[in-house]
Amino acid sequence: MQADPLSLKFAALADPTRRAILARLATGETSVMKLAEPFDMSLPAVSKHLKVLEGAGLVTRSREAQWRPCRIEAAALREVDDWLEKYRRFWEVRLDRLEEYLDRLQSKDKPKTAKRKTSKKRPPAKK
Amino acid sequence: MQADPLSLKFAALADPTRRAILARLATGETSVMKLAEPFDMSLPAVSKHLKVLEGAGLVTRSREAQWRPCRIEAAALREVDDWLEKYRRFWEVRLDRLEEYLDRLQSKDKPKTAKRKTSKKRPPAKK
DNA sequence: GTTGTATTTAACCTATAAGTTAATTAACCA
DNA sequence: TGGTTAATTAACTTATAGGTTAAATACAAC
Repeated sequence: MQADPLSLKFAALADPTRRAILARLATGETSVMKLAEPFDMSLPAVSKHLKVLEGAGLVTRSREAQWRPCRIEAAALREVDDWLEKYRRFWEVRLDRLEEYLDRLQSKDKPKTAKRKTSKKRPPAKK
Repeated sequence: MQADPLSLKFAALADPTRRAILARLATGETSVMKLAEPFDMSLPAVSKHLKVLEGAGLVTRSREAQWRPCRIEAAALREVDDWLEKYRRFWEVRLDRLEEYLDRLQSKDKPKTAKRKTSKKRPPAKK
């Protein structure tokens, strides 16, 4: 595996089991056993996945008796988001054009379509 | 490698050479030779990287005489962005809190200390 | 100290990622 | 036709990802 942090993150995210673990952790801290439960694989396998996530900075672990509760470090995903930022224009521009197009349609067409879905484009960084 | 499209994308992005190729392609279509130029690796190696990117839907190729110009398909990154969306609140919320905290510091503290390093650990024991 | 529970480490297997060099395909050029 | 350029395919090597089972560690409870 590559040494650079961004590659480590992308690689960690390239496995569906690990993404499922993150999704689970997004709902709160939990133990390795609990995390492993939904998967059809051994405990050591899950332990390894956690180690990969930890190595990428996406998960941290604490101690509590014989448990090692895992916590998501989702803020580490910001680096991924920042990388994406450079490419976002490629699809957002297109989306804007689509919106313009839809707006045009709407203004000269039947008002019936008034409830169209709004774009998910992110709001500008706050403040 | 996994079969699911999202895993394919993350895996494709987990390599610095491939990210560099994408960065290059973001400036415009170009040939395999031109793409390979900056790298200290054989042409077949670059060709393989392109195949991985193509398999992930991030690059497409056309034909033009003996060249096969590569084009970025950055819109495919939208799937990655959508996945990130579910976790964005984790760091955006924290950022908001940090901002609040800094605002509080600034309004009730001497402005002189404005530049001191702030601990991200936890907000102010109320004093 | 012994037993039970949670988790990791060790040793191993198999598949595949990432690179190499050499051969092949495909198109252009003279 | 044969030569040159661009790119891919083939065959191979090496390292590592991702899984296994069995043994070891860490702590709790008795």
